[in-house]
Amino acid sequence: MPEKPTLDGLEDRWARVWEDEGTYAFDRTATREQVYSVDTPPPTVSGSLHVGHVFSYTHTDIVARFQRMRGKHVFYPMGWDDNGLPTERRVQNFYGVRCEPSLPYDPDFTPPEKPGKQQVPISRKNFVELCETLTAEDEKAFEELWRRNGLSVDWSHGYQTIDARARAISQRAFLRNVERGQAYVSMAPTLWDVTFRTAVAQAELEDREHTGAWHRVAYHGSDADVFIETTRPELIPACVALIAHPDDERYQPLFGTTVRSPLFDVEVPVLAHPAAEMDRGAGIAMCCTFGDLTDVQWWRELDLPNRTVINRDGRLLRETPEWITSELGRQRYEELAGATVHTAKERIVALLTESGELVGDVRPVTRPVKFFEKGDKPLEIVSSRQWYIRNGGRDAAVRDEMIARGQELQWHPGYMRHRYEDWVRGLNGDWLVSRQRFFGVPVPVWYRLDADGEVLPDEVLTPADDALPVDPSTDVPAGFTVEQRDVPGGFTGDPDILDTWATSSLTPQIAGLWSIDDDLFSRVFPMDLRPQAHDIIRTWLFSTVLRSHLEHDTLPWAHAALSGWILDPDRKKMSKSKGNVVTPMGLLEEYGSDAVRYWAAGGRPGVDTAFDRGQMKVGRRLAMKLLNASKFILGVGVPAGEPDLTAVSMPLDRALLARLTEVVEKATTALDGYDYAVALEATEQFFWFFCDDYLELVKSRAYGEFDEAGRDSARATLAAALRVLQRLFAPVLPFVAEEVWSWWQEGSVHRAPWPDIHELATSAEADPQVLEVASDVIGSIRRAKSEQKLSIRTEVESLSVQAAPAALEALRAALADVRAAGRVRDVELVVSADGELVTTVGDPTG
RNA sequence: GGGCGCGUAGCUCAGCGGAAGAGCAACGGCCUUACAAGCCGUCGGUCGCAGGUUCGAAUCCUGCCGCGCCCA
Repeated sequence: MPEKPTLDGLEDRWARVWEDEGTYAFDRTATREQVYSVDTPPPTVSGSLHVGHVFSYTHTDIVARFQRMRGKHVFYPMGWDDNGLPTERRVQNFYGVRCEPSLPYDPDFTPPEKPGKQQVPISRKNFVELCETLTAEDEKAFEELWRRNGLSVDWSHGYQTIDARARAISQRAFLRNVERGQAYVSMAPTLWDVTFRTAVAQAELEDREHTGAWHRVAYHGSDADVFIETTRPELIPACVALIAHPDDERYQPLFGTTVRSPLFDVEVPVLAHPAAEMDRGAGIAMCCTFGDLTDVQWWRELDLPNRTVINRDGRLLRETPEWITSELGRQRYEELAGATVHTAKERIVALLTESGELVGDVRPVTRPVKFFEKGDKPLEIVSSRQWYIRNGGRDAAVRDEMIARGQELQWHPGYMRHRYEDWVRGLNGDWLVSRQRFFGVPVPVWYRLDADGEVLPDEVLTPADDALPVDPSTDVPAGFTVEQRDVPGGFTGDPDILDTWATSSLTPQIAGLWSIDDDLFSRVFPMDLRPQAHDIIRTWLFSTVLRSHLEHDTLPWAHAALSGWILDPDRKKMSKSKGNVVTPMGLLEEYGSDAVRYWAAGGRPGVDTAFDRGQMKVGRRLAMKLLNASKFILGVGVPAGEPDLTAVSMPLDRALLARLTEVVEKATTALDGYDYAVALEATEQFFWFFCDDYLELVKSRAYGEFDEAGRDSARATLAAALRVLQRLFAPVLPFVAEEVWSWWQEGSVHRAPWPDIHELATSAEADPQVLEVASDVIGSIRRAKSEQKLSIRTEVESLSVQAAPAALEALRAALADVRAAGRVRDVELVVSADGELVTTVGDPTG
């Protein structure tokens, strides 16, 4: 035990010991019943860790440490999410390269020293290698931070969402979905981001207010003009029908007739459909392929032709469409060909004005428009071939199964289930899993080519299971040769990759090495806990439940613990752009890891929490107090080994242990229910009381100033209480708890058994009142001294206590301790009629 | 527009049917043989507003107001 205990350096010292001794190593011989397994969220490595990460990962670690102390074999791996757009963009900028999947792999490629102005095109395999190089460096820094933060992770069970095993598992699960008909390929209108040039899934959408303008435009009927209002006049060449509500009397006479479009003079039908809103615009809408999702619905349900004019690059088709037949119409289209949506709109408005078919003023309007969450241009809808996984969006039976899974799952806090159910109920299509990007897990299929070299989308070639992972852009399907790639009669690789969530949704399988090490998998799956943030319930949580449901017909885990966010002092979600970035490492260094963990532990499950340095200071104080209190108690001289509770003979000591037993019970129940905050609060509150009142009361007796029995009773109580307290604090304050435990106990506190409510049982029944009254009276004495501005050491001439007989009886049992602690000479105990405890302190100076 | 959560002391938050709580801050003290990075004490609240249920409401119900998140 050091002379002057300090918190400095504890992190490095103990992190090293834990690593050397394998304190958190998972015992893979343990059976599933003995295991507690955690589906750790793999942090995205292409950024930097944020205070919010420290916050939520600490919550998980507290639970993991608690379960370990309860005797579970904790499977607590760490993964890295290095698969997806953020990494791709970072690599492009960092090395000045871009992925060109048609290029062959160059094994000798080295990236330019400095990124040049022109990005160097490289093969997908080379690109992926660069991603791996760059993310490996980030991962090292992340691991160092997590170790310093005290996460009790078994680092030998790490994974990357882009590593070969993860790719194999992701492709295998996908191919098995394909085999069972749970995944399918389909040519369909797809939400498309023109900036990223990729399809976007429902889960990646967000509505944003977007400014547009109503344009009143004339279509020409046989008798009269029909006026529609549109915010997207540039889609007039893509118009396939005008549509009004069946009950709309204004348009009923027109149903079944045709009109001719302005500028292009294309004939389109006027149709009825209930999705048309009578009170919106003119009440009659033009249906284009495709302006929005309602257009898609009309196109499907009314069996309309596809006249798409917008390309995947967000520009209008360069060739004039065949359905525009009039000479003037074709001339006008040529003025728009190849223009961006924005430019096309300007030109078409000019043309409409010129032709007189634009009526009245253009009226500005702000309305919600769909965006890719990472994009900054409104999404277009294009037709393309994509892969989907059935998720209940088009199948009521699957949807009901998914809702049932949500009800089976135990949510912490419980109300988070609503988010899940809302999402499942609101699904309106299957899960689009193919993405037109480069860095990710390739869609593991090829297609046959016909004699003209056209893709035969129904002739899907899949790899053998033992060939996984594959990259169809470089690997060749069985029965074909390299020379047959992209030639008529040969094959072509699917150029796409899988949605990042299609891999992340398999983290339990990846961490547990499903299909690679099935022995391990059977010991950890289904897992116990998925900890995660509440904003990705619709993506990560839902998709993981879905994949597990489809592959294993089970929930992936029994519990989901949702953590809140960290808010800055303005009650806004903390973000880098706000200029209040705090680096986690800086915090850990400034306050100490235990102190930061203490702050994190104060954030209730699911509750957004303010970033609060004050709480970190309090945490540091608590850690310091634990050092000092431990040093003091051990310095007084406590018996070695297991505390001998038969020596606990004094009523005050028994009452103390009884109260601590209640704390153990409360903390245990709370942690069993994932409420680390309540557990910490109960422990902490007791601990301060223990230090400030109990320690002060028994100090003299423990020193041996009275008799031997009293001394031994105090020492045994102190030892027993300290041993319990150090363990109660261990999950939240792992470093300081390990330090003080090491002063007098064998082994790691983190491998010690969690305190049991029976271990503090004494031979005789405890009277809690003894502790309460003694504490009250010593408080009164201190108050009297403080009010008279006297030293706490000042002797008190006389003390008079009025109370009910039972309270006086209780006080009598601890009177020697009270007198010693308060330095009281004479005491008078008076039975009071009303039972109220009144303490009168005689003039201490007298 | 729908769903969920939250409005309690200057601040951060507990409490969720039986006398309004903690920590921080503020203020006043105390060198006390573990800790002055400590300790003791004091001050501080119409529990968002309005109704209702109840012997009793911060707590349950209804309606408003405000904030946040999720989804349209």
